[in-house]
Amino acid sequence: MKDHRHADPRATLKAYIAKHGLKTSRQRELIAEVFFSSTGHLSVDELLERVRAQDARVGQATVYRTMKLLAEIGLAGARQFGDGHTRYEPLQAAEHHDHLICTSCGRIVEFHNTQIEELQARVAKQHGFVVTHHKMELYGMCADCRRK
Amino acid sequence: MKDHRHADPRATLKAYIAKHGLKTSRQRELIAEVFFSSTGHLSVDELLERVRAQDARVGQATVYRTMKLLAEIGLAGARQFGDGHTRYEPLQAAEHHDHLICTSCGRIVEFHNTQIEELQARVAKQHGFVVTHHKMELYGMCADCRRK
DNA sequence: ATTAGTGCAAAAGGTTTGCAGACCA
DNA sequence: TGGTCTGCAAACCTTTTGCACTAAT
Repeated sequence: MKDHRHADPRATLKAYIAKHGLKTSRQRELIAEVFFSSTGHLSVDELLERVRAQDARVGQATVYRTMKLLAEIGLAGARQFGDGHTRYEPLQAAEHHDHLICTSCGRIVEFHNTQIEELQARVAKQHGFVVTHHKMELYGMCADCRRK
Repeated sequence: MKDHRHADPRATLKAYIAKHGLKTSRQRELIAEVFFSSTGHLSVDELLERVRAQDARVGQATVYRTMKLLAEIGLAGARQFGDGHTRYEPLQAAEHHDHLICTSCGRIVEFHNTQIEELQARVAKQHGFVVTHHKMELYGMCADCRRK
């Protein structure tokens, strides 16, 4: 069963393309489809790999351009965890979440905490800010790595 | 009056250098001094500029190498706010803090909130993690920009 | 003396861009 | 048909690295 709390990003993309006089293309649709149906935090290379599994002729630049487009539209969020690769994750399709990152094995766990977000809004307000979005990353060691 | 809640990072650096058979150098001391006496979030180029104001012969690579060393020691923290430049900020000299970033004018405000950190630790524990450090950035609009 | 550090310039690695041709509306 | 999109390769930019030389211990 699909989650319909939010609009289908595919439809949002189509609407944006129509509204801005852009055009759809085989590659763009494939990249978007692979991206939207993925979980997690894909680098461009990882995404390209999955895309090429279905169509080997897709170029790297097209993936970069498509992800930039999706990020502009707000359908993809860029993240930099410090390994030198920009990673993208679907935004609209899922609840907002933050990240727990194991500095030993690199595992990434997502979480979401409403209390923290309330506090964030409060802190921001104290400084005169209205927050539109945030990024929070907790770095540490996961249970598995600690066991060793 | 100086703040002595934490050890002087200059002393920490000296100790590390001695312990690891490294050597001090005019450039390294200058870069560290400029960095430790700065506030905020300096890119390597900004740092280089300030360093060269005092000694024009310092090379860019030396700044990169020195900041990498300081980051290893734990005296500098790397931050990426998405403009393509890694920024460093002094760690030990100040209380830990997070960032409020105005997406309109780029202003960066620091803050610190103990309640949030307690919640972070709790959330991490639920996932089996022990947190060593974290990064939290709140993006939004500051009061000045909202007024316009 | 020995060994680490420096400056320069080249290399590396990720991302962007110019261009000619392909493709969608 | 006209304008957008694509793939390729070159260009770009930040950061890293090799090397010969300088300097600290």
